[in-house]
Amino acid sequence: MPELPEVEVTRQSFADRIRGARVQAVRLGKPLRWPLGCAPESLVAQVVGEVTRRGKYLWLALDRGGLLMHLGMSGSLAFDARGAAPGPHDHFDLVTARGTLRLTDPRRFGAVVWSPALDRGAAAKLLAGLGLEPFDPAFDGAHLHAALRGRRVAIKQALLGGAIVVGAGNIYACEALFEAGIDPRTRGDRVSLARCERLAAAVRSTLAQALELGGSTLRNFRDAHGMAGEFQNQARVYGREGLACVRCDGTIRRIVQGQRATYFCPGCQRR
DNA sequence: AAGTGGACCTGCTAGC
DNA sequence: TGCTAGCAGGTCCACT
Repeated sequence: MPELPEVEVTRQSFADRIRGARVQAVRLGKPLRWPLGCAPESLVAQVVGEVTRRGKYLWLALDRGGLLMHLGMSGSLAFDARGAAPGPHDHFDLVTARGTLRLTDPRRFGAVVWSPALDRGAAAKLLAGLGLEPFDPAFDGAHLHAALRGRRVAIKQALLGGAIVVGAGNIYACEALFEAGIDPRTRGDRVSLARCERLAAAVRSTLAQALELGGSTLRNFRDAHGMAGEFQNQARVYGREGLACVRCDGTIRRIVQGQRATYFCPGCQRR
């Protein structure tokens, strides 16, 4: 579900409000992707520090370590002053004096994992191998081009993989490739430097625009204030199979790559 | 090493 | 109306 914009919008919606709050209780629902990795009671009395993001992961700093959180495909976080009774899909509550941070995740691909530090233990393991942040100045056409050397996988899958650049999931990878005019089936090592430059710029501009619009709300994404995003109304290829291309009036196609749907315009996206 | 496919889990929708 | 197959924003892991 949530790609970088949704995760970042979520982070921004509660980071300032939760900072400095002391943990009073922890409540667990059904198991998530991984076990918490510590006794829930050990979090009590710790004070929440900064909330930061790396790729699609959020790091909630605490006194003696922190929680690495991921929203998976269907997760969302809410931070409410008064926590309502948990529903069947509410699987993690961090109760503080300022309110309760609650992870709701029907499919339970999400995770909340304790780690002694961002660069140690479970967090280090999960974050190892992540590519550059898309807004890191080091992420440019040259970096992308170099990282694609020897990579025979389709450019769409290379983007989704997250080992080169993080943050673009299925929606934004499709949108960025459309923006850059590149056929998603193109082999990674066949994308020229010039086109890598266009693509790097497209990844950044697509994610930046989604961020401004509060992310995408396909099913039920909400930030921690309960606000929906608007980007889905701006999508030019994602979910538009059979509709006319906004640029060339051709027909948007849907194909499957790596068991994921890819949407593109055969007219304006070239190999 | 890189590429591929399966796995995790639930809810919704299109189609019969 | 009711059932079923297929699909969904992610990413880890085992295997070739």
